[in-house]
Amino acid sequence: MYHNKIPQALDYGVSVTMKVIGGKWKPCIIDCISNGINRPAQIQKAIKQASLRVINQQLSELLDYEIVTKESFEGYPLKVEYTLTPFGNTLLSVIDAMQQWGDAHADKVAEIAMNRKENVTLYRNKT
Amino acid sequence: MYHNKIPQALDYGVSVTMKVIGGKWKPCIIDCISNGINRPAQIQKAIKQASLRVINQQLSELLDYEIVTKESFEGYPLKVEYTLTPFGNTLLSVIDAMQQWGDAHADKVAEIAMNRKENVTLYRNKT
DNA sequence: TGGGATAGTGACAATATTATCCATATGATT
DNA sequence: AATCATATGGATAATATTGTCACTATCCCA
Repeated sequence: MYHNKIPQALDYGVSVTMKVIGGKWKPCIIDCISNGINRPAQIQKAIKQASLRVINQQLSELLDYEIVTKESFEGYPLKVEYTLTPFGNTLLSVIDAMQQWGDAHADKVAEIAMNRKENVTLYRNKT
Repeated sequence: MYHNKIPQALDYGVSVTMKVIGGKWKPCIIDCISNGINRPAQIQKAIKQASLRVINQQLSELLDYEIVTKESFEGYPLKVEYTLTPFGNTLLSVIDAMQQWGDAHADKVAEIAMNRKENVTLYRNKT
């Protein structure tokens, strides 16, 4: 596992939250699991842009931080289910606030990003 | 300016929000400005861990995304003030939600981070 | 026998972000 | 004349994060 060289300060609430959900796919994964998409392969189908490897990496961190629990079922075919813990559930309102703001302002942000000639793909083409 | 090679998808609300406030110091800077700490040098004093250079970089992005406005005053000594736009103000509730969650769970997150032997500095030492 | 589905991981490459160093400019202060 | 404060930005180094490839393992299906 990679170890930071520069210490991360957890002296500010936002930093603490970012420590937990700051990964590129973590909010998305939490979102999936809260909606009953709880097997790695299913999650990967829901987030096609992320590879299974990356999803596993992020899941294992969410597991460490006790945001999700993992249940492995015996036998084949292999079956594993991730579920939100009560602690993980407390994150939903935060993610929801972020989700709502982003949805509400996606057009504007996308337009600015385009003007900056950033390499973004839009959720839809403006007409 | 750096240009992404891999396109960033803005097809998910959280991604849009992260695009705007995802920088390491941006929420903190927005926090400062909303509390009347609105000159670069002042902000730097409030966030000693970040250099003035970095703060300026993040400010210029916040400016591009119309989260803040910038007012330059004539004459010397130089004086510049950044202020939240109405658009920027709409972010405060999001940042506040993140702040509250982080504050509420800082102890637990810090403990887990320590168990993982991550390189973190705690907001206080547990007794 | 040759895939394909399932889940998982080590090693490393690629990319992205942040930090550092140095430079400009101007006037006041020591 | 040197230093400091103010604000800003180029160039590059350092760091951190994410993605890719290859591999293990087991069973089912064609």
